[in-house]
Amino acid sequence: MSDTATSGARPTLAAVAELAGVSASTASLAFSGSGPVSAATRERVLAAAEQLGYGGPDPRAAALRRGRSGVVGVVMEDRLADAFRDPMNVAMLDGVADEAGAAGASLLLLTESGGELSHLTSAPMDAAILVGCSTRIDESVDRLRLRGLPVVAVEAEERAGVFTIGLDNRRASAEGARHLRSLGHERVAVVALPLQPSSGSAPLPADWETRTTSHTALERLRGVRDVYPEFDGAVATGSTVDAGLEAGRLVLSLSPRPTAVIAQSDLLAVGVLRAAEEAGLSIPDDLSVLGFDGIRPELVRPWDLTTLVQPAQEKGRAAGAAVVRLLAGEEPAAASFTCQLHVGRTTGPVTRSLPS
Amino acid sequence: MSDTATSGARPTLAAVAELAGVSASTASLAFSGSGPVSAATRERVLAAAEQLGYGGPDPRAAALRRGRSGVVGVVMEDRLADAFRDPMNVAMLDGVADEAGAAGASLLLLTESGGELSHLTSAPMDAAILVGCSTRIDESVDRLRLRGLPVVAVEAEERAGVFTIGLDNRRASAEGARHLRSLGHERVAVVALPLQPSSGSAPLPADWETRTTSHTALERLRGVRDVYPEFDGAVATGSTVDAGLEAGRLVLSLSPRPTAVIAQSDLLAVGVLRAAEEAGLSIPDDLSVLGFDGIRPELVRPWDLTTLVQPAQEKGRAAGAAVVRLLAGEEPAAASFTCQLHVGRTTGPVTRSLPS
DNA sequence: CTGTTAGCGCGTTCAC
DNA sequence: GTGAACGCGCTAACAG
Repeated sequence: MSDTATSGARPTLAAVAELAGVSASTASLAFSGSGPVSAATRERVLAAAEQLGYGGPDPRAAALRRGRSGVVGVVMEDRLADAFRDPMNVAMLDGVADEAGAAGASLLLLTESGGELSHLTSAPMDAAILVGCSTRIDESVDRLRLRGLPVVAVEAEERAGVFTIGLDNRRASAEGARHLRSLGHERVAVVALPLQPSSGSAPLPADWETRTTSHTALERLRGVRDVYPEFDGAVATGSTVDAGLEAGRLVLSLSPRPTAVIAQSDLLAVGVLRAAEEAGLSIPDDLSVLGFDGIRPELVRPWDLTTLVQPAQEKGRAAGAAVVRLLAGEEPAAASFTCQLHVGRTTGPVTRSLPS
Repeated sequence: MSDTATSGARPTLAAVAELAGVSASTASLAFSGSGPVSAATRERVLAAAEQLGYGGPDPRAAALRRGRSGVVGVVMEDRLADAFRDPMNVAMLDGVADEAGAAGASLLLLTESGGELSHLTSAPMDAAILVGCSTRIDESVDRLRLRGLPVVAVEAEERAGVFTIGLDNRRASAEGARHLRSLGHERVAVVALPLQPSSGSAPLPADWETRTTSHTALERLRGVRDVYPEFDGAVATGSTVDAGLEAGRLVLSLSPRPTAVIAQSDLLAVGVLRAAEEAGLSIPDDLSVLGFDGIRPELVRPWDLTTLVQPAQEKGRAAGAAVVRLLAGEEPAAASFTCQLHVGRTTGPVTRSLPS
């Protein structure tokens, strides 16, 4: 089947132009439509192209010549499967695709898994968006900036040379924590997102602040600490229900058992709710559970999860728009988003009838 | 912040070579590592590069010269958000990324939404994978083939010039239908995936066979007809729980009410289960529900859905591997996958105690 | 409206 | 192990 594809000599613009009896530049204009070409000439060029089986200008050559490839790289830290499993990432990507797509760009999916930065250097793209950033993005950023590419980072520490899309992770987490405190909770535990690229399921280490490279996880932890100077917790292996279940078991086996669990994502929260169910705890009487993200309710059914709703798609749109602006040589407007506390039915006042 | 990125003249390989006191070709070899260069020379070149702030060879130029950009296009029909919402697509993409990524390729996300084929012609890529194909892919395929790009299609009709990854949709659907018939069901209704790119929620038209452009939907419908020559149904607006709920309400309001519903995806099946719940029906006594796909159980909780489990990730791997082979000029091994019936607890024998 | 003239930045022959 | 030359396929100026 690959005959046509493999067959050596594809026709070139020059060949088409010759057959049509026009110059190469005229033929080029006939295809790009970006210049004044008479209808008759265009016809002739197109006819010649069809006759020769010419499929239009080679994008690679056009990219070189124009200095633009129309491609925006989206760099994720995880494997793609992990990234896609989180509805937040998907919503964000969708926002990016919306904005960038409208501007005629396509998205190139890249991962920096395992320190493999080679793709960042060799992939043809005009700009890059870093998502799910760690605080150790410096190396990636350096590579990209060295190539002269505009870089947009979502939820990252402010950094020179990078346009950052912010989210008030710390403030929002603190707000959630205050909600729990106002309900009388004293012993809260956190189920955290991975602190580092590939950390295993484990109790939250005391020195989390210095050991966390995930900006998002770190800020959310700080937010909790702003309200509860002391808290226990566990670290999950990813933002999945299973990871939440595992970590949930961990925190529920602490003694004294916490009366509330702050999960750093809704997926994790669902896992915690499952763990609670396993342990025969009733929600919210025996245990309050707080999530983060605000994923679609159908996924957290049958619960009505108390959570911090973040505008994920808007974040993506902002990132996409920022890239478009940067590519146009303009300075994008600063963009920072805020989360909103949704009080559902998984948090309630602390009760006294606790078994040990 | 965009100073560095925007600042006009980026250093070129030639400049680096000059500073290092070597020829451009030597400098090129020093970077690509694909030729004999003495360690000392390489050092000098790298030092010069660092001094000049040179970020390595420009991928666009390299792509033109080599005739390869290292990019594989993944073409989806929907908006990205819709595509990502279905775990099957995600699993498949993951498989593709695995194989293609291992071969050093990155994935370029493309959509052919709204007949916008322009991206297919202008995106720099070495090959394309078509997923979620309609029977109307001919136009897209033609464009791609004209460019000389190898094309792999997942679950599409066999077509010259396209390497197809198959799935036994028809046989599997028939197997599921037979399962229902063996349980005594006579009146079954289908909740179908969209028959065409943007069809609304509606009763299944009698002439579905001629009006369906989605290859997958069509084959699955045929499989059902192989067992139940007559059946009713509804068409959903997408592969989502909400769409399933809506379509589910439709089929449950048919009279006489079907005793079993065959959903064309698990997400749709979950929607149908919700609709059944709404209607106060108990599963599987009042209604049997059959899904398709075999998404992770946690998503169909608390039910144990009877469904046809398909090897989505394997499909993706096969597609990725096929692309890699085609790019290497080899003929890929034919790849066709089969689904397996998982009998859960959402299907059961038909009972006589049916209210109208 | 159309043709001419130059490259875009690099990888690859070849010789030496 | 290294250098010289050439051209990948196209497009942006300008001139006519």
